[in-house]
Amino acid sequence: MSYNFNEIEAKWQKYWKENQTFKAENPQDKNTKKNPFYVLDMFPYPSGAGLHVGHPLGYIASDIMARYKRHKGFNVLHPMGYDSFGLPAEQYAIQTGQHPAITTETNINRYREQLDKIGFSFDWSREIRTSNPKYYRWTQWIFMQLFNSWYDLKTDKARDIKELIEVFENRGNAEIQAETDQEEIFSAKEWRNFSAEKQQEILLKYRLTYLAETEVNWCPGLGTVLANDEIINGVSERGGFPIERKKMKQWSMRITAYAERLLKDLENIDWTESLKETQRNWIGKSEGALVKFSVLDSNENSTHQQIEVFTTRPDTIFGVSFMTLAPEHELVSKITTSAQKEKVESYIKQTSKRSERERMADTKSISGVFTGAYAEHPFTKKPVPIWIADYVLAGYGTGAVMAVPAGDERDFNFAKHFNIDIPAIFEGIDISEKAYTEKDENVKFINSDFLNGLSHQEALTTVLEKIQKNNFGEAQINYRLRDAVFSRQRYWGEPFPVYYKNNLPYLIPEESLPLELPEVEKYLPTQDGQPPLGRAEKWFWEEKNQKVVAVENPENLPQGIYPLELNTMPGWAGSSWYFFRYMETNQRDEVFASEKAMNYWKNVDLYIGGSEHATGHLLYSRFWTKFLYDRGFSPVEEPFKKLINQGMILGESALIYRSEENSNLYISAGLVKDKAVQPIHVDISMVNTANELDLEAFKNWRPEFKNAEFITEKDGKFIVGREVEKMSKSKFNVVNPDDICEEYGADSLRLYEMFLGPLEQEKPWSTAGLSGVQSFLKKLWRLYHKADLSANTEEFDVSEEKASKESLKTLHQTIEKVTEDIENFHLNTVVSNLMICVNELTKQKCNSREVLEPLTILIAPYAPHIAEELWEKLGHKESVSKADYPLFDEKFVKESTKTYPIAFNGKKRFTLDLSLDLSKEEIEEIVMNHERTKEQLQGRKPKKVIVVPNRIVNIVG
RNA sequence: GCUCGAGUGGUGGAAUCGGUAGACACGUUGGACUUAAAAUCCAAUGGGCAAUUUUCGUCCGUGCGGGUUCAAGUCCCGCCUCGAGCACCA
Repeated sequence: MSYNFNEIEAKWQKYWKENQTFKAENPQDKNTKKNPFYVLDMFPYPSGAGLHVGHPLGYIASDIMARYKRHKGFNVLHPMGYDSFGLPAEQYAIQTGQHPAITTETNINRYREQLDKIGFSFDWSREIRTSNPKYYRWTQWIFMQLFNSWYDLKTDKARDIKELIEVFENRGNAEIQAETDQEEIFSAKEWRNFSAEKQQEILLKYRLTYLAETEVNWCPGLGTVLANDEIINGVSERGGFPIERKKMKQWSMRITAYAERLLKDLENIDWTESLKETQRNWIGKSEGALVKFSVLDSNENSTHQQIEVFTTRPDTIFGVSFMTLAPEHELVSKITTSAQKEKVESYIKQTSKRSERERMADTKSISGVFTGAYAEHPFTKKPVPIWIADYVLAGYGTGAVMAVPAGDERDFNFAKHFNIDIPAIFEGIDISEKAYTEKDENVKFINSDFLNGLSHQEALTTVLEKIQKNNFGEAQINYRLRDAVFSRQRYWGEPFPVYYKNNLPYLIPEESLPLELPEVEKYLPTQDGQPPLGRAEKWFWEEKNQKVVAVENPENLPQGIYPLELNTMPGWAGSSWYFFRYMETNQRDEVFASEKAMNYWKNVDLYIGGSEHATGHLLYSRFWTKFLYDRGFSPVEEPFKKLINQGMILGESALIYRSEENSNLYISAGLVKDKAVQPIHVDISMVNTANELDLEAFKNWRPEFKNAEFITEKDGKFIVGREVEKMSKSKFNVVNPDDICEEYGADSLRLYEMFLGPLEQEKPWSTAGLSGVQSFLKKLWRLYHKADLSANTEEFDVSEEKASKESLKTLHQTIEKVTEDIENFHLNTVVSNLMICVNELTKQKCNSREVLEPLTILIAPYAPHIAEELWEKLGHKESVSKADYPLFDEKFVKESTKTYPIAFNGKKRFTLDLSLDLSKEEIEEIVMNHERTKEQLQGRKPKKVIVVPNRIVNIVG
């Protein structure tokens, strides 16, 4: 019997399933003494296309870590689930009328089948699906907690809203420092006299999730609102539809309250620098000052308005020669003089028509209008003209800037364009051509009153002091991060546990969770533009009996029955906390994850997934975890201790070249040269590893190729061109893991995907390279078997005799290297070292159990099926995954010799074989007494001798 | 424009503490076995020169130009190219 991977893999996948081999132990059930290790993959959205070979890359890496840690004696939590709410299932439902739940179920089953074939060690007893009511009841529950919380800036954490109400009742809101939109101050007495509705309105401004009329990114193509991270270059990430700004009443998450903590805590987690940088950019902290400018009252307007500006360079305040407001700024209409009114209004109209995208694309042209109004410079008291211009964004800072043409490029260009003053404020800097934006400490200020002669840092401190002392403003920190819009006009998402009474939102009671998605007859928005849930008949709340009821005529609601929220939650709701749910083994309804389990598992030790979630899922998860921590529901403040982004596996497309002169003529790649041709993608399954196209298969592929003619190479072969690009159906370059498992085996696939290169890196898939890892597995198999040539079979043949010292050395060196590489996450070099080991043992004709048993364990994380089979043949009753990882034996490794290069002044002259056992001094002695050394030195004395252990002896003379 | 990565044979990539490049694999070439093929095994494989009087010859080589060091793919300075993130953010 030779290495029959198909049979072996099916056998062990069945065994693992039946024996629940990879079930994690629970702290509450067993009081396990093992240390916990939590390895997690980003759970997939089960799309209809199924998996291609790129998808399992991260799963293979995490599976290797999970299996390795099990050998190391850890209690490993390695779960898997599905992020099963989402747009594609809904769009399919709109087209076909099929319920998204059915599509989702089908896709999940397909995914599971594909995943099983690769032999992952997931604990499937903990599987979760975000679209399952048993799961999303807790997503709704977390929403409720957010609704019932406010952010206290004094203690810098989220607190129960009840505590806020208590303060309001006793002392009003004057002393409260909170993240809020509430500006007016009220006393305790006033609060108590407010109507219940008014109180609710005020509380909504403090809640961590709140309802607000906000300008949102409306995507007409998708019929929904999108969060900032779902927009790339002004179009929707999904589908590439244009985005419009639109005012809508939406749920928002007050993530801005956590901006500073999200930024600061990046220092404490083991993520890649680039990913941290992405999040830092996204949070976009900038330190500066808020400065107030009074608007000078003209005869017609005497309203004593103030304009607040945010600036990072208050030190340049004496260079201000004008101010600019965003066209949307609320003061614009109030301050514009009648003479300028017409111009200003037409400019506002013109800019509002331009879409976000146009505005972004067109950063070159300078436009703006003078309002006719002037503000007073806080220090010089001189009048400063106020302009409006669309280079100032309403959404950032205060939507107004103090323009310093000498120190800011845009202000400079604007001033040049409209012939506004450019006061010089930097000593010795020529500002006739461009602004000076650097912060050189050697450049002193001039024409700046009390800042004259100071450098940037000195001026900054001085001016901030003065601004605060004179009450002109205050130091302020601004973030680019916006509150996250949490409403989607969709069907296939979590319903909000919210109903509306007098247009104010109220939570349904916790006992009524889950609030399940109602049935609708169609998944499209309603005629009057309401979300799909507006079609549901049974979607009203009966307050008295606390239950969902159907209403026939929504126009005329009976007493005590209220409409439920029609929006659903966005895709990131369910994925922002799922890592906690896996900890709760029995998926009980009473708790989202038990305290004991959470305290035991803590946070995810290793999280693997794509970097495309950097500003979405990975930020929101951190936000929710911090919130849950604040409210005492989570023992940890960060969800993912270590995070690794796996790179994409690219496909290798095949291209054939069609002659432009004769559209039925195809030219082999080697003969194209400078002929006029058009490249066409062809299915890679018709091309062999030598890039040769199967002409018959091609002719039968599509009717239009039926009578194709070919110009072939001299040997009659037709060669295709190759290009490396993303795997996609339209490029016919998708490689299916099922096919690879069938042809080469799952173990080969696993080894190969790791061997391909560093996990984090983008790399092209090449099926040709698989033969290398497959022949490694065959060699491994042969190490344990004796071939019977006459019968053409192989017989298990492992000797009970002691292994040779040489073989033990090979083994222990390999253990050392492999262990170190796995610990440092160099999963690709592990494969190389295993290959070297097997090659050497083959040469040494080693078949001793003493060596082969530990070797089997070493290989098990990478190639679990063959390892199980060999482990069983070695006479073990239990799975190899229960075996202890072998320890490396220093003794054997030390005894081995090493070739030392002997160098003179850094130049290699000869080499010596020396034992690793020797000390530095001993090596030095041997080398100095060696003939060749004396020959080189010719009687001279060397200055020094450098012995680098295990590496080199360098004689400096 | 700012920020963060990366650049090594024909190819994927090793070298992760500065230690004397190219591990491992693919591909290619040659050989063994075979009637043949597949499979398997062995050998060669960065470039040049020298040479087959012998294997431990020699020079050049890690994007480019400098520097530090006995020693640089690795550290420092200045560029070039590619990728990613942010981007009219005041």
